Amino acid sequence: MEILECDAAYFSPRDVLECGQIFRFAPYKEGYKVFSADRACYIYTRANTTYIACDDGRYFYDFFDLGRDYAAIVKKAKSFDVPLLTRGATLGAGLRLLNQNAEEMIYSFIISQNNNIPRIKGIIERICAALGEEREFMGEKYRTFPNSAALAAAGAPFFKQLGAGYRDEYLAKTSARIAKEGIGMLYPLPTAKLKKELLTYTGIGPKVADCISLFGFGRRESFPVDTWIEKLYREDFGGTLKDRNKINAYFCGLFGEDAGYMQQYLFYAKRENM
DNA sequence: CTCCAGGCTTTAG
DNA sequence: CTAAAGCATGGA
Repeated sequence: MEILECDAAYFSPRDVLECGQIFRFAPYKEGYKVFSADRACYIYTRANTTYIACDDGRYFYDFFDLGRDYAAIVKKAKSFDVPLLTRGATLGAGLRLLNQNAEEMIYSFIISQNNNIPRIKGIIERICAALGEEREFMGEKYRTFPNSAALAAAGAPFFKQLGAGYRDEYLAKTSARIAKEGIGMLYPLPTAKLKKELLTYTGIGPKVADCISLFGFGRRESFPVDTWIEKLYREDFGGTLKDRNKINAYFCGLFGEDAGYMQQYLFYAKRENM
């Protein structure tokens, strides 16, 4: 077992996990167990340090974005002098953007459309329980996120029966395509082309493509526009545009290469008062 | 009962 | 091209 460390001021397990970028985690002892693809780790905070206990330090160093200077990102967020963003970067300084498995992001965010987080988590959990491979971590069994071949073999009725609703066909079609083609050709694409290509998969629209790009391909210039962003765009930026693609272009132009981080702070701040 | 959730596809104009 | 209807499900 390896232990990685990070300044807790810039790594709050609760904030990182509950901000909607990841759906597979569970409270455990002093913190959480976190699952990604076929791996697991245990994260917890003691005093001023957040610890990551895992069997594969290299994987989780990248996964938790530990090479990134978050003090600089928080500082940049505050420099825009937008009250909501400053508030998000202050209260949510412990946020981090994860570098997750691309295929897991594709299926997870197809499920996320027009859906709520507790239900999204439940659907993904049932998919893993039924199709994932059994593994063990810290004396407890868990299941991996299934590969595309296993998902494709399950088919639409399986997803429907799990409660995926009308997204059943999206999952079936996209997993069949990826099982056949793979997604290796996507990694080298520049971000604009990556998004364009992701839009050709059934069930992936602009918002889902941006989430996959941001969380699954490490493209920090991506800025997903969902109902919350649309709301804060109107209420906190005085925006009047209705088209989500145009709202996306507005924020990308405003924030540039770190748009994804700003999006997380804004999303965090807006959801705080629910 | 209606409304909404980290929207997308299909169809109509 | 843009606008709106339809879509499963479960909780508030």
